[in-house]
Amino acid sequence: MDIDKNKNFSEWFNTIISDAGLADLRYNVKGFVVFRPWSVKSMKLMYAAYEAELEARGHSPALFPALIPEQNFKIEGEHVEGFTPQVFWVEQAGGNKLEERLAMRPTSETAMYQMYALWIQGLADLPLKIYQSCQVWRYETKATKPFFRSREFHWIEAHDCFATEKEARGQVREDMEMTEAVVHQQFGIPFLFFQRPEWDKFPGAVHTYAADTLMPDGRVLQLPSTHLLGTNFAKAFNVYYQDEKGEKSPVWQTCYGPAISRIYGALFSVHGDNKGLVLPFDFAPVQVVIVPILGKGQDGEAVLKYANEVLAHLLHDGIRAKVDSTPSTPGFKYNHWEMHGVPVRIEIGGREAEAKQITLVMRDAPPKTKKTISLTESIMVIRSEGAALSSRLLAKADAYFGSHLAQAKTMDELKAGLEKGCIVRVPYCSMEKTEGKGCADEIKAQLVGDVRGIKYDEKAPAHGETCVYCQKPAQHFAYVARQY
RNA sequence: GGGGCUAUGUGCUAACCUGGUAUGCUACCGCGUUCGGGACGCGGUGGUCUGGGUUCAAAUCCCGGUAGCCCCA
Repeated sequence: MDIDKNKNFSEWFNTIISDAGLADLRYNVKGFVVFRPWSVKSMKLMYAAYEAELEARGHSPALFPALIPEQNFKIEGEHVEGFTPQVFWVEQAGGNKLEERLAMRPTSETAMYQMYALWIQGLADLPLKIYQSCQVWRYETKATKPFFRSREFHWIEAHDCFATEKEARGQVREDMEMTEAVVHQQFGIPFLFFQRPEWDKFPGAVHTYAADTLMPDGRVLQLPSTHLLGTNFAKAFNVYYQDEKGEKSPVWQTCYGPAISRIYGALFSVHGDNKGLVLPFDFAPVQVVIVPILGKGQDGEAVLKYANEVLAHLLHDGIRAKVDSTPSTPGFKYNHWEMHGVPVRIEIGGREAEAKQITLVMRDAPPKTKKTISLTESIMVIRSEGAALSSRLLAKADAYFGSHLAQAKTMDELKAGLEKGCIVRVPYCSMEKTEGKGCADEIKAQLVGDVRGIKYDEKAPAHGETCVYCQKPAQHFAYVARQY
């Protein structure tokens, strides 16, 4: 494809979606896209990784209905206010107009918590940690973009209940740890976790914490967020337990929402290069593609036979491999599979067949870096080279992310940082709506920058630091970036 | 939320201004030759987003709808 990702991200993004077969954007409903096999296979692997992490940390799967009666949806005041403008409604079934409208879930609090009220009676029922992998619908009014912001997206939502605030806060920390373990360590996507300002919380939450990553065009993209819901929903949905003293108490709740379809968009945007996708070894639909070299001077039959022998060897060890024996020329196949981000290519011609060897090329290797090894050592080498490729992707992504963090004390410095595509750390007056939102509005208006929040565990600025905008004493270091 | 641009076969595109048989590449199908970095020859299938209007005649001009892209807030 040969489009410079960092200079022309939008064009790169659209081209790779179509050329690598990730999605088809021609479905005729605005903001809805068709996810094609190549992206779905990776997303299923990502779902599996995330679900394994959730279950290892005590979550159990469930599946709740996609439709929510309007009366349930309206039970928690702030939540309704926040989400109502984004809801798709079902008003008719067959030829009958429904007596009560049904919301297509934009998120599932109001579907799940009425059931939680039935399930939770006492301490023995706590903690309750449930997740579901599903799709949700939001009538987005901002410009939609496939994977990043569509009106239907695929995610996991975990909804947890605890007896105490302390446990709930502990869950928020655990959600951040899971994000680090999966999104950063496994998917290789760097991010910073921010506590969102009071004016930018999840509707109905006490606190919202969200991971922001950085796209090649210098805009941040919100990845998983976790919310301390306090007892707001519990009181509204009547989710109470009987405590040690025999008294009824509302449960403390958290919810956590990694959007797999969006994280996948971040994954290929962060790791891709000018030749196409570059996928981490564990999340590639095909980890190894075997390209047989046939033709004159080659014993075609022997080459194909050997290629299939190698394939069987790899499959037997659980490596996702395939032989590309279509009639195209090898050069065409090299480009095709590079575009698709397959981590390892094996070339097999007459020479390899005869010597029982394989020639390996890694997706991220410089041109003409090939390595010929024996079949017997192939599994070991492929596994270690695959892991090394994933590590290189992580290191490269970290380096890029790290080099796009900046600091500023003045509006001019902030402007310069934003224009370089950085996430900029500034001293800031307040995260409270009444005191701090005015400055955020001005920064947005003047510099097209968004105050994303404060870093979860960062110390307050030293005495004497003043807000980048209003010059009042700074209570926090805030992070400002252009956003999707 | 505001503004701009666009829609022709799978994709890209010519014809649009100035209305009159829709061009080329790619992909796809068939046959043959090819194959260690995007092969080639010959033959073939397939198209003007949608609804209305103007006109003898609409891909082309006008109005609405739908969808996409870009810019600004």
